[in-house]
Amino acid sequence: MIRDEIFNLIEKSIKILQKEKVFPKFDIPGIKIECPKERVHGDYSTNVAIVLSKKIKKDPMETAKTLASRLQVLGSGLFEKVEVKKPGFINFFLSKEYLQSQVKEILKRGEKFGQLKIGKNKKVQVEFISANPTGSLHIGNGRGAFWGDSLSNVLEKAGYRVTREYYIDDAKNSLQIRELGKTALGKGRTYLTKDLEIKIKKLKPKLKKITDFGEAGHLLAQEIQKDIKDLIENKLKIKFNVWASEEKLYKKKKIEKILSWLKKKEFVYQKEKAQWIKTLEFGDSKDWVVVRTTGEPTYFLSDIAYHKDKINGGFKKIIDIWGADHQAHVSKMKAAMKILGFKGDFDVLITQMVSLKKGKISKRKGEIITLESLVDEVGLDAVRFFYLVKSLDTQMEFDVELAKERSAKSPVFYIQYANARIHSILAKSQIPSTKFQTNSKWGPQKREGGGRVEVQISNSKLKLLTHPSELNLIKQLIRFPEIIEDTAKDYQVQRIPQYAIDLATVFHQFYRDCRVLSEDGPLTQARLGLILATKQVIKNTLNLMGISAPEKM
RNA sequence: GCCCCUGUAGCUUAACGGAUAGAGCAAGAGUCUCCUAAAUUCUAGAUACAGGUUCGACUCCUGUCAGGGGCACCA
Repeated sequence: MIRDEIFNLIEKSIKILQKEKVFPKFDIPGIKIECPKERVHGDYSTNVAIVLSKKIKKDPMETAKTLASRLQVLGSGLFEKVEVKKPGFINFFLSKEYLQSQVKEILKRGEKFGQLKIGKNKKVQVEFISANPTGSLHIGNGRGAFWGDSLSNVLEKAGYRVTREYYIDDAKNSLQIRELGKTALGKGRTYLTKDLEIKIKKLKPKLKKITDFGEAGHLLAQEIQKDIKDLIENKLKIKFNVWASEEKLYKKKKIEKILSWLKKKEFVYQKEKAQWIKTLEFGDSKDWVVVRTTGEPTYFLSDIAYHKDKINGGFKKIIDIWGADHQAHVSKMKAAMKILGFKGDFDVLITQMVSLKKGKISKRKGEIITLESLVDEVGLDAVRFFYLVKSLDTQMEFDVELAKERSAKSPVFYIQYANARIHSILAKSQIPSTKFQTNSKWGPQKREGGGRVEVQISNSKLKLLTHPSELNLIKQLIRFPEIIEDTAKDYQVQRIPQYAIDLATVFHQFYRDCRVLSEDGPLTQARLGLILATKQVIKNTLNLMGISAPEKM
């Protein structure tokens, strides 16, 4: 990554300047390197000089100039120029040579382009959706679903070992399952929908022999869960590694075990005939009941047992994605994780609510809108994109009409169209497209029979890529690994679709300005190399989001 | 009453404390003898309000106003 290279150069320069006693001794502060919004400010810029000048009590501009002249020398070949601007920014302009060489790098790495090692192969668990097995997934669940899936993809790309996990609240003695059981046995109407009525009818023979609400509810919940699993795997195309069950935690006595451990360590006490956990001492606003007066454990206790299981799984990072209605649960669980002595990262992401902007999607009045009907209506690619493009922290209004649009109006098609254009050029170039897809090796390739033209991209040909639109495209391509790094660190997945749009934009501009197939043989080859690299990065980006890259549109 | 999230252009929204707040839709004006015009170029338009911290604030802090969610021996 160029950003890392610049970082190293800055560090090196500072050390040299300290040795020469131009700078006094100090620890190098956190350096920030970013892509400026304004192109006139360079391809990358840093504020080190401003930060440094405080430490060494010098004019930031002067510090910047001293540093910049050193960087210019050290980074020769990498930069076309290094500039100092106003308050003390140092701006870097990448050299053509460096950019041209990156096309080769991207093609070399192929699908692996963007694969980082910052995760150091550490185990991460991402738990998401975990909807109650009492009905279908609704549009709110979609947020956690696609966000969790894409975040997992990003973390994998960053070099973590990711486990995707779904937790099923199917415990027989939980109140919701008993409520469901009442409904199953015709003694209540909670959760009742037309869909559920059909399921209950199907289960009639089995239900006849059951009198216990918990048993009946569990049976029905299993049926519901089958549908949910089918939907997730086949329609939403999300593959979970683990489907955890609350009921199993009870069966394996894990709830009992954790309770006795908590008691032994005196984290649990008796008050008003119930048992409370001392979450107040660990950062929450109050203590909570873990065993009711009736002697039954609460959901919180089983959740603690569940998280104990996660810790035992050896995860260094545990991420839970919950809906807005679980917001109060965050501080409870964080306190519980401290009680359990978890030393890794525990992050809880809360998804704000989802509503529909407009559209005729609700076919039956009064029923909640299911995620399935939304996918049917809009298509998976568009659904995934629209869920991902918004920050989790804001409430989301799903624009059904825009998402359904198969035209320039929809950003999804805008991105896919860029890919289709590339394929169209490749098709016209008479080179079999499969060759480009499978062959990621660098260098002149053997000629196939039939006298077909082949791409033989060499450094000398890449030097022909000098048009501003070409260089601009390359600059955008090489940002991909940075996007992965940033997103793996701050979980702001909306950066990915945003990047995809930017990438498509610069490609469309390139397409306008530079004709790929021309009489100029070497230039044609160089540009074919560039669009191959672009195709690869678009593909890699879409893969992160789980969106397809059709060849024709 | 307390806690969490959010107030950015007519609409949907973006912006690790950075430079002239970036897109898309909608509105107006251009661009196809040329690899898909499903594209592209230009025009107009925004940080709820009041303070504070900082060389520098949409971003951090305080207060006000507005919207959503949560404050169970439900999950």
